[in-house]
Amino acid sequence: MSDKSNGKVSQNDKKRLSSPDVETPMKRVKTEDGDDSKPAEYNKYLAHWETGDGGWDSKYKGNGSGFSDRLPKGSPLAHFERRKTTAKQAFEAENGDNNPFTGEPHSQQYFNILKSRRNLPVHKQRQEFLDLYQKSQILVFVGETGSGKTTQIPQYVVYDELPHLSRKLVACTQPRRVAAMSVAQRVADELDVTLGEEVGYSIRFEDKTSSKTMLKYMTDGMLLREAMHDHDMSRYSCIILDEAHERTLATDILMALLKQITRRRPDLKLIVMSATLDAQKFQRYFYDAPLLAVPGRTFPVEIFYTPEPEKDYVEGAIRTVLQIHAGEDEGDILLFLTGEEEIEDTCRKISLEVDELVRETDCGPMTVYPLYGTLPPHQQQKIFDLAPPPLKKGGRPGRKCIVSTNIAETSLTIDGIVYVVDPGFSKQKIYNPRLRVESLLVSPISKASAQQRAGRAGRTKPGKCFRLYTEKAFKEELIEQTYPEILRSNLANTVLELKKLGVVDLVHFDLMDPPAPETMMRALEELNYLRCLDDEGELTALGGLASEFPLDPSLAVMLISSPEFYCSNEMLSITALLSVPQIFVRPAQKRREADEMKNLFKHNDGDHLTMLNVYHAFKGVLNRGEDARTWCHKHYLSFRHLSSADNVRAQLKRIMETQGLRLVSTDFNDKNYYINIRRALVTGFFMQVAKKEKDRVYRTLKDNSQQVMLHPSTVLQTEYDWVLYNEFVMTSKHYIRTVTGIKPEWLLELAPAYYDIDSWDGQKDVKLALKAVADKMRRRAAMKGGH
DNA sequence: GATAGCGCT
Repeated sequence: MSDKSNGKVSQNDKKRLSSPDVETPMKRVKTEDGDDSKPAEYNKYLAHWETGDGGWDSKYKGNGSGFSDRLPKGSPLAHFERRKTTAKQAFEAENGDNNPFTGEPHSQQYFNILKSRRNLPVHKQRQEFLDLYQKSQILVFVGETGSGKTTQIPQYVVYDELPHLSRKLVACTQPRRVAAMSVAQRVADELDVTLGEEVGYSIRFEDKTSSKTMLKYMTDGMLLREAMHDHDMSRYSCIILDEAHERTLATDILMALLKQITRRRPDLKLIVMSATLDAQKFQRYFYDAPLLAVPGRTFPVEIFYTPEPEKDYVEGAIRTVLQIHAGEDEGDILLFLTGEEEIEDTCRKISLEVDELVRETDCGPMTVYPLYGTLPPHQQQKIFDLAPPPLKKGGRPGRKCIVSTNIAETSLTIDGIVYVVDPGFSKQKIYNPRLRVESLLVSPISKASAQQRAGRAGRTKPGKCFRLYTEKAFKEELIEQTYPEILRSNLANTVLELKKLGVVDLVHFDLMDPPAPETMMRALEELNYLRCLDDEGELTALGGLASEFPLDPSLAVMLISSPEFYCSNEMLSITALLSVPQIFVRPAQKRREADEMKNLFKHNDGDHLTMLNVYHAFKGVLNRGEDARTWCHKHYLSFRHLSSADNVRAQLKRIMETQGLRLVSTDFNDKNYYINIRRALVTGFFMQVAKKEKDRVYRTLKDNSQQVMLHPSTVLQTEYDWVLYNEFVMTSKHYIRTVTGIKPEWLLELAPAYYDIDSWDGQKDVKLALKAVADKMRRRAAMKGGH
């Protein structure tokens, strides 16, 4: 709020970054590159400034405000010139008996790993990398799978950035938490340091860094969060955006932000790492930055197309898997499908067919595993089990077949896959700004995606990929790249973030792929109704507060308003429950039992309150020290998702406290206990309201009013004329899911701007109904006033 | 009367 960006690192930041117990020379000196705006700590001639005090520690100590500027005695790095080092210097420093950063003797494991690191393709180009890195502020780096870029490049940077001199960190972003964690661990091992000390990671719910940390792996979303309070990213001397080709929302915003920041901060370096051949697009975007390409280490994959288009891709996929199993050499199979149900179904069918094949021919055995994101982790782990052995000695070898969603395209790597079956579809998010609805649609994949899938067959030896579409279709019908997420999303949250990031002119904010103006308009409009932006489009106090929460604006506004309704404790729980996957479990075979159990928690006013009942019961079980896992299982509830809601709730609660928002409840015996909660729901969801037309059929109000059905999962009976919903689901029909009954008076009272009757542009009968409600309210007020 | 791809704060 006060940290308006002025294009310079503030004096406060500099103080914070320098060591408090050492007087740092802050006088400005002319440096070689002619930039005289930097303090003396950048001057290479002062690099050894503190080496004469005789106070060397064998291990440098953190000082609580940025890592120490001290190097261990005899460290070869003492003679390095920042951003002027060579691969040879680094090579020799790495060969030393002692760790140049900690002074500790190197372990045997270190030297073993060092040997394998030097076999990575990227190692040969270390000097070439340094040459480009040193002469350019921005660098685009293309490395295919197996090049070692994610682990090696950040280390090369550290050896050249010399964080003890810059007193700034090197950051490397990842789209996924697991990647940030596992790569950080690997690199800590490679550098022979303890994870969380010199090398750390930072993800939601876990900050494993310390004052010693010089290299930090983090999720892209985490860096974006940090930037909200440090618009210049002044803690970092170099930022590496990894997996940029995935084009996540956060990466796209970070790219645009960093494109601006690098102009304000000439000392900040940026490396954009990508795996595709689409690198020219990144180069062009970043002012024709130099490009370095490193070959990967994969095996060739032979591609086969079907001669004719497939009528039914699932059936074609099953047939292909069986043909591979019957006729091809040893090696595991990976089949890409689109969703949980399709995958479970297909797994069953393949298993049955294989049983028959084994009975009738000399085929080996085959185990089939499903794989998708909502599968519990221990079941996901099963895909790494070895293929089954031959049925009898000397028989044909067994194999495993994994039937997976897109999760196996990027997030999970399975070694040993030799055959990939690619029907060419995946579920993709689509945003319809006219209806303000995000939905999932089975759509053809892109060429880049098809290549990525094929590549999964060549990780351990040459493989084969069977594409269930024609070569002509591949060439002429598939788009080059999947549309980036920013073009397929509701941008309300993104626009709020950008405002908080200090982006004033959204129209000219230089995104790599600017979204449709209509989508932008919708987001601004939504934020204005939520009072996060004022009529001039400026961030309001409420908007600033809302951006502090890792939530959609409607949920954040609801939570912030809840103390006024004396129910912030309850709204914390409801918000958390709405932020995690479905807590109700409904196995295909036991639907009736599951529904019966759900009824135990049923609240007549709707699903939000029913979920709250579940959460309270869950907490009761935890507090009594009972076995919550068993309790959940018995009640057809997801222990994992309820625990995760509990975790989210704790985080939201901390933010409430630091923002000075009161945590209050209405007395449970007060008749307003549930009314207060339902009224608080309206403050965030007044735009997601439907009015009853006939039994179980409702109609949404504004925004291309749609006829909708209550989702069959709702506990709500039909007594409510007005309902509020959390989600609009477009499948075979239009459904509203997670629904709670409300009173129309609350709409007029709590969202007067949106429910302004005179300017009403929605359904006429809704307008009349609202008018009648308004008249009734006026009469009531007049009567009250009359007494 | 039921159709949640993946991921992030």
